[in-house]
Amino acid sequence: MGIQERKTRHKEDLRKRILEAAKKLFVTAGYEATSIRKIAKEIEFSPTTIYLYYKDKSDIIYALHQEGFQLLRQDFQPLMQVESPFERLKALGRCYIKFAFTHPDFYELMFIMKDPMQYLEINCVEAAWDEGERVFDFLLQTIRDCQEEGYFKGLDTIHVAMEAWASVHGMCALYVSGHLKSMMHVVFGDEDQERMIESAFRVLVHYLESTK
Amino acid sequence: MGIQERKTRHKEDLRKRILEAAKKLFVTAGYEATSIRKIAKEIEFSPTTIYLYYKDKSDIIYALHQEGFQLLRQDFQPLMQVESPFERLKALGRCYIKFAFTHPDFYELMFIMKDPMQYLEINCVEAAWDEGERVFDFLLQTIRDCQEEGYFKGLDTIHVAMEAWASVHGMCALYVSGHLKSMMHVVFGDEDQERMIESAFRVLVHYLESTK
DNA sequence: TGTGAAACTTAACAGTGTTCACTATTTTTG
DNA sequence: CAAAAATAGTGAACACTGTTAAGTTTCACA
Repeated sequence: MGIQERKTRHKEDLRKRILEAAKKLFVTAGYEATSIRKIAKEIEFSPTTIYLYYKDKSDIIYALHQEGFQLLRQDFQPLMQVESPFERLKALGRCYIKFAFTHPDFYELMFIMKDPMQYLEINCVEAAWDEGERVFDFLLQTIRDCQEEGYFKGLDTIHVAMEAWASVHGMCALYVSGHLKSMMHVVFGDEDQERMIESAFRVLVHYLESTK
Repeated sequence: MGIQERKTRHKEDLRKRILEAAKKLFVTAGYEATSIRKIAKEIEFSPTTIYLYYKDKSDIIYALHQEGFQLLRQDFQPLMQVESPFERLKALGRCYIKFAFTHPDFYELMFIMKDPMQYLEINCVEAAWDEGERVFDFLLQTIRDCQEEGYFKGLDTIHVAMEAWASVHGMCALYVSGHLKSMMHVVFGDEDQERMIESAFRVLVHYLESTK
């Protein structure tokens, strides 16, 4: 069935083009600007057509959410080769922070916005958030490796991982939301935000180091 | 006439009643449900009337943001009396987390949403975010007191404070956004979220303690 | 009582997500 | 080959949203 095949390919193509348009709007103009109608205009189709390829807006948002995790995994790829577990752990943290600074919109979509998590809860009760799982598993394994070298003695792996993630996520979230900026305007001179987070991260690393 | 009665009852403090209505909708039905039109319906006035008392929606949102900080300061009040600085620091963290769990909507408004920060940037370039400043100052002073007792040796006060805030905020943010829930569904059995955060917090406290 | 200001509302604009009913076009089938 | 059926796409509408310009009502004071 060559014709069938071509048709389904065309259909897959349009689905992809919708996501591409959504992504373009998202990265250039932010979440607010990414409306069904604007996506439709971008691909020169009627807004209703989009509903033939995606269930609703949250469906598209979740697809973007997954694109973000693909980006993050690409950034993480090289870190797999770092031999020393503790160096790998530090690099992981730095890489995570850098991602948040480089793609703040994606970071917000992936780790801050409620919508994608709600989408998961509603649409697939079982196979929940494997994107998050994969990233967290990498963190878990790295911490386990650190423990084999004597770090985090007497501490539970999962709780250490949770604390580490929360620390770094906290910094990134405060940056992305603008709270760090408002804060620094007041408390600190004009040392820029990235340097502030670097310093906070160094404090964290100091804590982690001294568990050995 | 019910309308006449309504008009003579509260005429001057309509501004306050608008905020009360907004707060009621906000705490009972969340941010999404807090629209100008619904607030208007709540106080039995036309939507346009609200614009005579508040510049725009972000003006109301920011007023709610401030209400939230009033609540948080009330919770913090008793902690001022804790003598031991390190005990005070721990209590501060626990109290902060408890606030996020008790008032997740307010927490989101205060520490996660961009809108109130944008409002500050636009409307008062100078006197930025004194609410945040006051809370952070309390944290800073507590850490300084800890340092006088030998904690956090060789670490910068502000960077330690930043790291501590980020850690605890990270936990709260992951809870409020639902990411913690989705995560735990996968990684961990069904230890509930609050216990997970408690454990992560204990890890943090362990780090802090071992700086002495 | 007349007037001007203040308080408030109506109607509208421009935007949002979403659905229903409809029209072409293409494919399948009797 | 023509009729029926499935497919792809659309226009108009619904029910919302924040916001504003213009108009009306109310009321104190000269």
